[in-house]
Amino acid sequence: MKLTDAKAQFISSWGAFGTHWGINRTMAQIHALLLISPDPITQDDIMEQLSISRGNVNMNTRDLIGWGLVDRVLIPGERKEFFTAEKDIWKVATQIIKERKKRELDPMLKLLSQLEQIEGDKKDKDVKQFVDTIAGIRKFGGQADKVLDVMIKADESWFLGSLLKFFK
Amino acid sequence: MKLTDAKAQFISSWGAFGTHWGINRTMAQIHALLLISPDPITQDDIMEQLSISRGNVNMNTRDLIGWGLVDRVLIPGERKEFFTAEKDIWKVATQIIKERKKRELDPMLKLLSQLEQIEGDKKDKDVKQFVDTIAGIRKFGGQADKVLDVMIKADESWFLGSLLKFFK
DNA sequence: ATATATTTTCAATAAGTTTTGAAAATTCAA
DNA sequence: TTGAATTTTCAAAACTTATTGAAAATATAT
Repeated sequence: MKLTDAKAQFISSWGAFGTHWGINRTMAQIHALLLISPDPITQDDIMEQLSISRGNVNMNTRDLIGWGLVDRVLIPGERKEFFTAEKDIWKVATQIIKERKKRELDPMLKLLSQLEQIEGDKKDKDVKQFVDTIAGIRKFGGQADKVLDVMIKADESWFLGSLLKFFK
Repeated sequence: MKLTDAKAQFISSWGAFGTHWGINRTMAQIHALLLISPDPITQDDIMEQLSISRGNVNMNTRDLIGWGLVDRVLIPGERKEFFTAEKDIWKVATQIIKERKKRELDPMLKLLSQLEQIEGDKKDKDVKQFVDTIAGIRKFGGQADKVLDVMIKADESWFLGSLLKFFK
């Protein structure tokens, strides 16, 4: 397979993959393109390579910057802005985990602890099932939260190394 | 807070939460409703409680069954079919992980190993960055794959117990 | 200051996804 | 069988989300 084809396939698959993970197709495609670009590239490069409009590139690069996955780079002597992506996949993964935890898991856990404080007779079948379900999810979520925190703070070699040794 | 309000809020939030995780809103809402229902319920119950059409319930319960999260239950003497959800959150989580691994991670890893076999001069900057990126993702994905496999096979108390002790 | 290059915004539109509802298919009892 | 109850299907409609493109804003060089 030639580089050009391989690139196209990677970008397309990474885009499809992203949609399963709460990231939109184009945003994931731009991220893919930046991941395989050795040097920073411009809005126009992205527009051209992915055949998308300027506005689209602008909005999605901004989101990627918000996720902490992409940086704006100023190149001396160049008028245009350049973009570059973090290439270390461990850092990419921990960054995504950190953001999603903040945006999704933490608010959900907060809500669950409120819902557990329901009034009503614990002997009632419906009340009991509700409280038990909420408590179960909250307990599980709380534990996941702790593990993810360790992971976010950890260094890749330490984390995966220990984990794999542990599970062998 | 009253049970009725708490239920409504849980269903609505679980639905919104689901959309971030590749599961559609209604499917997640039906799942939430089943999680807090102590006994199996019918299509009509779901239609009524969530104010959605019969076709919608039918399609989404089918999907939930496909994910292994919901079962059809036959109640002797009843003509209608009943539905019930797995209540143990650890089992729910491992089942989701198992399915998503099969549907998303495994195909992605397969593709990546193909893309690594690219023709071209390794000294070329573009080729090098491409190969390095793919290799990095593949390595990371492969390790995640192993950890998830252990998790899927493990028992909750063993898994989380060990993990938390380990990370303390 | 002015002209030019570049980026940002956002209303309109396009594309994609979910939902409905009624017709077709299936199941089951008599 | 027949017919009533129930489930399934799927084209059309409703809704949601993503994309465009041109105008406005901003930045930079002369």
